[in-house]
Amino acid sequence: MESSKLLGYMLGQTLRVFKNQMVSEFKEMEIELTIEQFVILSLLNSNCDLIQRDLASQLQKDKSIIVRQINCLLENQYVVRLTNKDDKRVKNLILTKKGFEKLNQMKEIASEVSGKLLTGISENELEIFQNVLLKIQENGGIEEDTFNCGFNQLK
Amino acid sequence: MESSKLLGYMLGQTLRVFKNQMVSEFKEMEIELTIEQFVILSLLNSNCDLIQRDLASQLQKDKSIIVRQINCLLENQYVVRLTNKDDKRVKNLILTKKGFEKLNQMKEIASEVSGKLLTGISENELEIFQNVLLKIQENGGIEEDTFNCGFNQLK
DNA sequence: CACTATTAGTTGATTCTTGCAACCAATTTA
DNA sequence: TAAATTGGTTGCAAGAATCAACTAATAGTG
Repeated sequence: MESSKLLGYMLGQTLRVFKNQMVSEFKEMEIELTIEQFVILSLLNSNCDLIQRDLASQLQKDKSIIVRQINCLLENQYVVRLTNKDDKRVKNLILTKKGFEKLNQMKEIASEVSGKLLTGISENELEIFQNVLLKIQENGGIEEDTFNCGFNQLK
Repeated sequence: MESSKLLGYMLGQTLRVFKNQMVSEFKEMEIELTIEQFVILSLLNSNCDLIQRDLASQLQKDKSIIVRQINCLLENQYVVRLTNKDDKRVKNLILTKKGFEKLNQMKEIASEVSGKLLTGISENELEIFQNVLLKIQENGGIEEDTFNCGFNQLK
């Protein structure tokens, strides 16, 4: 029970560790994308039906932020934005070859960092860890569907 | 193994859930402090020897950010900043009565939110979950001492 | 069909946060 | 005593986030 008071702090510290490692790896490999942009590319790659609205709701950010992030990815030719034929309001987002390659490079780094940070943790512990994270998100009211969507995409 | 790729994303999403809940609770209770400021007050309360340098290293932020956070807490009289007698470079940070009361109020909220988010998770699972978080931080190079310090303080 | 509401996306203004470098004053080290 | 280090502070610029207003397209309603 006492540990419950620490939840946010523990999560925050741990995420910070992960992010810091990723940022320094990105810097070393001269990758000029941010972690958030990496996440966006990951999501787009695993589900090309995702539109900006979906990204906003999954990442729980304002839609204007997503627009600007995509603009940035666009300028650097990692992604293409096309108006949907059936509904001219929506824009489809497609990774370019360059974007795909960069994504794979970043995934590689993420995998290494995760591997490093998870050394000494058993499969079983990892499984429980992951389930607790999922459970917290469920309890927090993130709809199963939306979340599982993101979850599967990143595998 | 496949799950390792998700680590950062999972942590990020989960932390977001927690933060959102806290922010909306804070808003509801008309608490005008941020989560970060709450954490700083917690740390200061449990170890009054902590100075700005320590806060910066524990929270892994630039010292300038800490100065400004403290300035803000100062303006609202949650904290007092005093020059240390033995070493005039050092500033000691002491919670005011107002700060202490506000801290308790926020701790109450944090406890409720954590409790809500952790429902349906067994003691055993929680223990493993916590250990994995600690392990990740260790693997990430956060020194045991520094970290345990923060950990214990928040109990 | 026409009117209204809703939706996806975009833009602008504004604020908040962050990171970096320069800097001061006090203290250590050599 | 001179040089280096340390804790703290400030200024500035870049990035991220918020909010409101707005367009264009579509959906819903009578």
